[in-house]
Amino acid sequence: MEDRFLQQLKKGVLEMLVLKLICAEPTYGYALLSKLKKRSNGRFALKEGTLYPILYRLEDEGMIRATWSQGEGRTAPKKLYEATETGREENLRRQVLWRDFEETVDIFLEGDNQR
Amino acid sequence: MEDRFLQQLKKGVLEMLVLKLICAEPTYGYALLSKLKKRSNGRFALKEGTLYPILYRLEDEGMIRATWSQGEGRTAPKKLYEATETGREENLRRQVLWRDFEETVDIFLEGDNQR
DNA sequence: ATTTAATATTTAGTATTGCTAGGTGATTAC
DNA sequence: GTAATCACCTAGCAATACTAAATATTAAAT
Repeated sequence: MEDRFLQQLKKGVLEMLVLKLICAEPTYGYALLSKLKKRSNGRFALKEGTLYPILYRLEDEGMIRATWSQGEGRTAPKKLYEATETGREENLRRQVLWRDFEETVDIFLEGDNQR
Repeated sequence: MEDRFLQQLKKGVLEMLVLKLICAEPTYGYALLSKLKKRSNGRFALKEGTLYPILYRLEDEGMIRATWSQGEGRTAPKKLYEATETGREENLRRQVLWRDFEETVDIFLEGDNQR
């Protein structure tokens, strides 16, 4: 990767975003790659090796559910992910935690922080 | 820890904050614990086992410099950390990266995110 | 005086998660 | 028919916050 600092910042956040995207609308794993890349202006350009483990974790924890689906005029099935009720609740919880986290961090970055 | 998600969010951020605090004013390692806890309203209540490795990393990378110092009326010396020029530059760089990262994440969390 | 708490530093080991770097096969474009 | 894209999978590595100790000094409490 290009930057160790940025790599660390992503921890937890990528999973949050993936869950959020799936909550917004059922999606294929692969399609998430382009969504993340496009909407982040290339900042979150994940490889499959980053994304799929995230999906399996979310599935194992019951946040999302996968169904093999036959795309129209396509022999090879694709895996469609959709959020469970647990996933939706967790999605909201994480967004609240993220907002609060963000604000807390910004306290330290504001002003000259004497004392 | 209480929450795996929050634990992951801290990755990278804690080191950034510690560097920032040392840049703002030379500080003892132990004193950073109370600063972080107080200014974050208890959200960043680190244990020593979290803080000291951060300090050693920053020192190894030349971001901060430590000097054993005799506190007034105190026989036991304490380690005073201060930022190097490299550290100050890296501090600024990380703040810019953090701001940009924050904004990028918030793009995903705003609105209902259809499409 | 003795115990307790707080200051101050250190270290070993674990868990989590994003990363690289591959692999398979189906579909579309040239 | 070759290359590029779509779509999924996996093993192993790197980085960092965590727990859970240990040591020693100083200040406060009994």
